[in-house]
Amino acid sequence: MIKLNNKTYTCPVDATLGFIGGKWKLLVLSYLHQFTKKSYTEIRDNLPGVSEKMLSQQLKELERDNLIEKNILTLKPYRVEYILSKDGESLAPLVEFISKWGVSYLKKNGIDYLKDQHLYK
Amino acid sequence: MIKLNNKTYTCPVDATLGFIGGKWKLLVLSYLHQFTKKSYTEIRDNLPGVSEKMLSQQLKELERDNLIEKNILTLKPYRVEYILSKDGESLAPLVEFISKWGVSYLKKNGIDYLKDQHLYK
DNA sequence: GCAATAGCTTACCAAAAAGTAGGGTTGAAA
DNA sequence: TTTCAACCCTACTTTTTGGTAAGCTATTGC
Repeated sequence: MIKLNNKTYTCPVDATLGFIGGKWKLLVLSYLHQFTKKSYTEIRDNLPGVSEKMLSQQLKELERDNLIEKNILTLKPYRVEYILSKDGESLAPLVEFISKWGVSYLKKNGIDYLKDQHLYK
Repeated sequence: MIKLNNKTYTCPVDATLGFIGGKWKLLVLSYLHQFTKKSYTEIRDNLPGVSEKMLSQQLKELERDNLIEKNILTLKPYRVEYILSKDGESLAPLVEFISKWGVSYLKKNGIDYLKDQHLYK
């Protein structure tokens, strides 16, 4: 068993899953991968069904694990932006693969996501 | 929202996660990716901490989703082998990426998995 | 002045995922 | 003939995860 930060993993795959598992994490990473920098509200509105609680939780964990960074733009009206960190960017091939694999899988099942994307909003 | 098999997904990434999410699935796929064909017991013994319940559940789902195949070798003494299906094999780049990313991440944290692999059994 | 928007947090509750413990068949080995 | 190993399944409980709803600060727009 591999021990890291009070958690145990059976192998490197298991360890990686510890960071990118979680219902919304890859979706957030994917979104930031596409659009570079986004505010809290933009991320929220792009993830249909996410609750405020879940979102801020996941954002915090992603930040803690150094996959994203949070820039505080202004304090007086409190405004922020989230961007991928270097480690987060290193996951780009993963995010892209998962997305493409999904598109391909959906296509096999009669759903042309790229073409009909506007329908799935 | 994308609808498929009575489940809804927000995007292709979400859909993919529906198949490879779950605590043990990528670990099973990773193991089969490394060793091509394996029996139930071999898989079980390679996943420290997995319960029989979890294992058979995940194997069933992977089979249902056409990511692995189960060959019944003999019936009288009931013996089987599990192998990756074509769709399962198409996930190879994913599995490898996740593994390498994990190794690299661990290394940054002072754990040389490849070198010390024998210690983590 | 009052509502609305951004950006959260917290308490509480429900649902889903995972763990525990046991059972059960078949057949080969001791 | 007792035991062991492969290959599971099922009922029950616990843990984890996720959802709901409310609240809080601060600023901008009407």
